Amino acid sequence: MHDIAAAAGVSRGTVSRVLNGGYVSATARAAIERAIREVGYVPNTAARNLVMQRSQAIGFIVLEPHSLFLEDPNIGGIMLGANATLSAADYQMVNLVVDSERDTARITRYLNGGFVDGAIIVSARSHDPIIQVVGGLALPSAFVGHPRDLHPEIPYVGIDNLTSAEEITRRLVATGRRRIGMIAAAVDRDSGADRLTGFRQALGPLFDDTLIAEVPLYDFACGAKGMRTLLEREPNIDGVFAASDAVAAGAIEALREAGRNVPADVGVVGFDDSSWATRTRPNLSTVHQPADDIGAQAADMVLRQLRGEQISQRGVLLPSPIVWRASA
Amino acid sequence: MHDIAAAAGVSRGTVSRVLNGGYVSATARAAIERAIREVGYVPNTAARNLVMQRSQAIGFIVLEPHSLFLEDPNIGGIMLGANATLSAADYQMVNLVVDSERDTARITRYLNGGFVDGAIIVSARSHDPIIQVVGGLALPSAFVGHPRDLHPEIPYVGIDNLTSAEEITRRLVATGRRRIGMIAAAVDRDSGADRLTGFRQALGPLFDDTLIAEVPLYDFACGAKGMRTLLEREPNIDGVFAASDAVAAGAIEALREAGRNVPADVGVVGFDDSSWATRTRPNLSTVHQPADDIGAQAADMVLRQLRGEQISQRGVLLPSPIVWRASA
DNA sequence: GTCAGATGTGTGAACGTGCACACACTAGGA
DNA sequence: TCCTAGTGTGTGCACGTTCACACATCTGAC
Repeated sequence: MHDIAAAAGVSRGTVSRVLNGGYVSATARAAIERAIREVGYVPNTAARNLVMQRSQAIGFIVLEPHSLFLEDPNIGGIMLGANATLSAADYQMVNLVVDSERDTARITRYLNGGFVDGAIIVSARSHDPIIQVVGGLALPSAFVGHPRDLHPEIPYVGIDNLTSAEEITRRLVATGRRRIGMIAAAVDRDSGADRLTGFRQALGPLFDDTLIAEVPLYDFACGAKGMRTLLEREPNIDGVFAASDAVAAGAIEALREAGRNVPADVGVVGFDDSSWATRTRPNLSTVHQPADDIGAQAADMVLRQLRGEQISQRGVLLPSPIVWRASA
Repeated sequence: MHDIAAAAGVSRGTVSRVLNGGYVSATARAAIERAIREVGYVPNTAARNLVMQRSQAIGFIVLEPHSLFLEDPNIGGIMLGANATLSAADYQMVNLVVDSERDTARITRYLNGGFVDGAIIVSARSHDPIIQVVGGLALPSAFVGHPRDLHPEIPYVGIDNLTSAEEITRRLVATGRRRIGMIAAAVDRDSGADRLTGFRQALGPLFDDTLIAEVPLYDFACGAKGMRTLLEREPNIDGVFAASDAVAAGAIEALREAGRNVPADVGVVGFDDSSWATRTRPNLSTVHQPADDIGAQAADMVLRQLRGEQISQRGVLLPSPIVWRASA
């Protein structure tokens, strides 16, 4: 900066003003801009961050096992959406996958160190220690999904899992199925719990507790395992609501192995409308989740807090329409 | 830092020395460490980076469409492996997905701005403009994969795609297949081209040019499309080498639709040994690619250059053994 | 008793920026 | 002529570190 001030025949202060706004004469501005182009000057981030007391980075914290991070196209979509919004605002996204205890310690240190100006938190559960750290630091942040029972001052963006689960279940019932089960994944998270509640409410008197197979993760292997459990408990099962598309894909595989035809013998519906949905045969009927938008809006919420805006609403629920294909 | 120097009754210089090494008496060290704990001091990265003239960040540059980044578990595995090594060395990994022209411009600016001290470059092709930028900047970096015709001074880490493709093709031939085709993906990249060459060499006189279906991407949809093309051209096809596991999964789906049994009618082999391999029925025979290790070693190469070490070897090829399951 | 070397410690400058303040010039009104 | 408000510019300090250098103390050998 000193160099280009000299080249343009002005002082550092004037250069700083053309960069950040303020009174500058047209001639001085022109000379400085020319010098910047000629020298190929780029401002030094470290120096700027130092004096501005910020890092110009936002943490993207995923509270999931590494394996799921790889397997779930939904998380990837949210990440890409958030990244696009953030980089347009000249913020850098920093990925933080929290799996083990060691990760927790490292990330806590990272968060405390002022390495990020804000955070987007995916897949939070009430008891996660990271949540306490973020809350305690009063770091501008946003949840993806909405854990109801903690930190009401942190806004969320997500979809209405409960209502969408109700809707698709009703739609499944409308195809004439009567023995309908659910492979419920991740019920320790709000999304998983809501999908289960929606299913139960939509079924009403048709609901049967023995037709719920609980599995830990939203993945293919859990889906296959859950389906086998269900078939064992009730060979006459004719409908299945899988808690995610990956789970549904696993379920379809298990059904095929058991010699059942989808959708003739058993109707299957999923959730997410991820790339899994068009990968299975038949293609999945599912609930569309606008992953890209969710990521973008979460990023936007953090950016607005950073700009000092007051976030009035507690959270945003994006529309999640049903996409009906051939699996039910 | 000034605060804890005061608390411990020493000067800033001494505190810096306990942090970074140097002559410090045992009593001073003890007092300072106690003060650090009590105050909860964390060094300021911006200030440190400013004086050290570095950013303590490494770019992880993926030259692929966003969609593939989501779908390919291999890239995810490499990323996680690199991230683990980098964060152990207190470097932050910064994800940069280059898809559009706009991305290229933004990332070029980013690289020039000194935001990263090094780069790991995945899926490079000769003509990528990003490669020119990295080469011109003499940024410590490493390729994942080995584009032969450019920047010999940048080391690479990968596997021997050619030899592994030869081996698994020979193994497929040994099961008695005679009309063997290949779904060749991404032949504009070194990995894709090498797998095709290996296939051709292993087949020798059995090789038939009409049994090659070229598809653009290593993904499920391309696999299904390629298999349909192959079946159309040669209904009596009895063996298929798919360029990746995702491609193989798509191929198996297309074969099932066409009423062919795997492996009875058609033997299928893949490449990667990603989570796709145990997701198909039957499970895939494939080439194991140590994604985690590849990422870790690439990160290590960059780290070593940063430490000023001379990288003697031009590149590293990791072992990629065949994993034989049920699909052929 | 002096000197050299090893072992510690304090101080000032520098890294590259933003910001507050002081200052200079101009135009217009009293 | 003087004052004021608006417009433009230069200067010094601060941000929180690292590093080189100067300095202090101690030990042992001559």
